[in-house]
Formats: sequence, structure tokens, C-alpha cells
Amino acid sequence: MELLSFFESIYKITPDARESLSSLITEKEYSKNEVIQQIGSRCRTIYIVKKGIARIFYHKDGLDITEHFAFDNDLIVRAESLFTGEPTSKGIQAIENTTVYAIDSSSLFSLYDQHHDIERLFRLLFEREHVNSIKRLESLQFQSAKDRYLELLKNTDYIQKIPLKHIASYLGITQVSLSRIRSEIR
Amino acid sequence: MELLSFFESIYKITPDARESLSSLITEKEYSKNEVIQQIGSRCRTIYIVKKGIARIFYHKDGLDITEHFAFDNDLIVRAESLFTGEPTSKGIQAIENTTVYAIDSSSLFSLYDQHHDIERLFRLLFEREHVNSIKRLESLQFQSAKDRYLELLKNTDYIQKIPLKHIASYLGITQVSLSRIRSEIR
DNA sequence: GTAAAAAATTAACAAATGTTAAATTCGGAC
DNA sequence: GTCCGAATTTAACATTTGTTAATTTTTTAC
Repeated sequence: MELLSFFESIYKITPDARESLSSLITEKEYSKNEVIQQIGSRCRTIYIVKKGIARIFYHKDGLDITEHFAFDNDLIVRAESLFTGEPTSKGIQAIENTTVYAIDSSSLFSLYDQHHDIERLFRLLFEREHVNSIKRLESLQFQSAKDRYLELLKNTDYIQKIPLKHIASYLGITQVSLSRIRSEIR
Repeated sequence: MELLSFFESIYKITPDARESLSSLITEKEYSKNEVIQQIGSRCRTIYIVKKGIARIFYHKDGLDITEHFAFDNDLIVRAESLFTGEPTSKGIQAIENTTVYAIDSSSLFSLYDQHHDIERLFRLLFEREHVNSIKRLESLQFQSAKDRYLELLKNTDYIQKIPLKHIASYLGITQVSLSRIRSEIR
């Protein structure tokens, strides 16, 4: 499975562990705009995007806000719930027709006790997510909206497939502001 | 040691592991404004604040920006370097006279192989940091500066000991804006 | 205690972003 | 292809935040 090769590129686990892990992985398809996990639920599944685009979103003052985008091989979890067990006000939605690998989190966490190397693999995977959060913090803290948009364009080819309203809220600005920025750039 | 009780409240490790871990922990004192780790260095030490206040900071366009504050029992690491091995443009500074526990990261990581439970303990500790980063992302993405300031006031008693210039940059605004906000509140 | 330096506030104006509403463009259903 | 609804852009004005510089307050060094 492609996913296992991706995992191997992060940290190599024993064949035994590999087999246990592999039995937890299922594949799911979602169509464009389909909600994968509802707002208000607990995060009990770790998703990895196989193909397509997904986002984490929530509502604030009646507005739909995108907190995160995930593309090929990206993890998509609501960490504030996965790591605490608490429900989260965030949901997950497919932006396009999207195929994901899904891993039940409590089954995975049980494996940690038997397979030290699986725990390590996922520790390393989540550390990468942690670093991503910090980088994004930096950009939200002290870059202009225009700079954040330009950086987003640089880093991702998939961007043109994402509705601008989602990009705007991801950048922390209104859609009108984003339009203005786009017209300045052209 | 107080630190070991704190660790135990997160995850209980075996007496053997406890002893190994304990031998890595040293205590260091820094005086007000002293730089603990220079900008541009690699993060090779995990600090936990015993007493006092420390901050993570960096320079952007000649300005000094505070990315993070740490108080009692808070971890303070430059995760983007610790987890990648790369140098970071961020430094660590004591805001007050501060005592920290210090753990050499490569020694700690070596212990992970022998002591699964130490790896777990630190995984859990860093997961908490990860969740904190996400919460902060949320507030930077879609709260006004005033709301962010009010929330900061709510959450921390130590705030009044921190120079306002640091608080302003932490909130992502200028010191002048923060003064304005403060005068509106009174 | 006093002087100098640093920190914080205030003021005036500039720039960026938000808000509302209308106009235009685009995409999907038929 | 046409129509309808959604997405995007544009415009006009309001609000927030930034910039510069002067002033006041607080802290530090002696």
C-alpha cells in the first residue's frame, strides 16, 4: 500500500508491527463538499489524504472558517480533540472528491503498548504537524494578508482548486479583502 | 524533585526509567533579560520553567517579536528546531530572574530506545504543546486584537510582570495599538 | 534621592482590512 | 445552449491597526 511506503519514509517499523498497523487502515471515499467529521464530534479517527483535498473548519459568529487544508499524504486530525479526548467545535470536509486512509485512533493507541515502533512512527508524524502549526503561527502573527496569500500560492499547486472563500478565512481575512489583494497582484 | 512529580502527573514511568531520566535533569538560573539560547542556534535542550518567566523571540524587519511565553511548569523549546535538527531563527530569553530545569535533548532521545515509557511521557508533554499552538492559531486567525488581549489577561496572572512591548508583539500588534486598546478598556 | 534611560502613552495622520450591497462571472442542471 | 444559483469582484464607506513623533511615566544606575 502506498501509505505504508509513506510511513516507511518517516520511520521504519518491524514487519510484525507493519502487519498490525496495516490491518487498522481502511480506505474511504468522499464526494465533493461531503462532511467527513461533524462539528462537535470527538476526533477518533486519524485520516491521511490519499487523493483530493480536505479541510478542517468551524463556525465563528455565523461564519464558516477554514483552519487547515490537507493534500496528498497529509494527516488530517483535530488534534485538540484527539490528544485530549474532548469534543471539538471543528469538523472535517472534503473540498473535492477525496479518498482518505482512515485509522481508528483507539485501536492505534492500543497498538502503542505492544509496538514501541508504531508509537514512535506516529510521534514523528505528529511532530511534523506540530512544526507546521508553529510555522503557520509565525505567518499569522507578523505577516500582512498579502504576504500570507503569496506564500500560500508559492507552496501549493492545489490552491486553484479551492474556493476563494475558504482561502480567505484560512488567511484570516474576508473574501472581499482577498479579492482586493488578488486584483493588486495582477 | 518537583519536576518529577509534575511529570508523574502526566504519565507514570517505572522507577528505573525515573532514575535514568532524573540523572539528565539539571537546574539553571538566569537573571532578568539574560539570553538562554541565542537566535540562530539549534535547539538541543529542553527547558521547563521552575520559577520565573521566559519567552521565545525572533527578529523580523528589525523588530523584536515574542512568539511564546512560558511560566511555571511550562516547557520551553524551539520545536521547529528540536524536531528537525535544523537551526532556528528564534532565541530564548529570561524575562525575569528565572530558574529552569534543563534536559539535554540528544541524551533524552537516547533514553527513548531503552525506556518506552520515557518516550511516551515526552510524547504526551509535547502533545500538550501542540494543542496549545493550535489554540493560539485559532485566536490569531479570527479574533480581534482586543479580544486576544482580554483573553490573555484572563488566562495568566503573571502577565503584569511582562513588558507591554513583548505582549504587543505576542498579540501580533504594535505597542501603540496595545496602548490604545488598554485605554479603551479602562 | 537624582539623573538618565527605558517603557508606555497620546496624538495626528496613513494604510490595511472590514462591512454592506450591487454587479459580474462562473459552473452545473436540465 | 440556457437558466439559475453560487462564487467572485467591485465600489463606497467605516473601523481597525500601523507609523511617526512628542510627551509622560517608570525603572535603573549612580
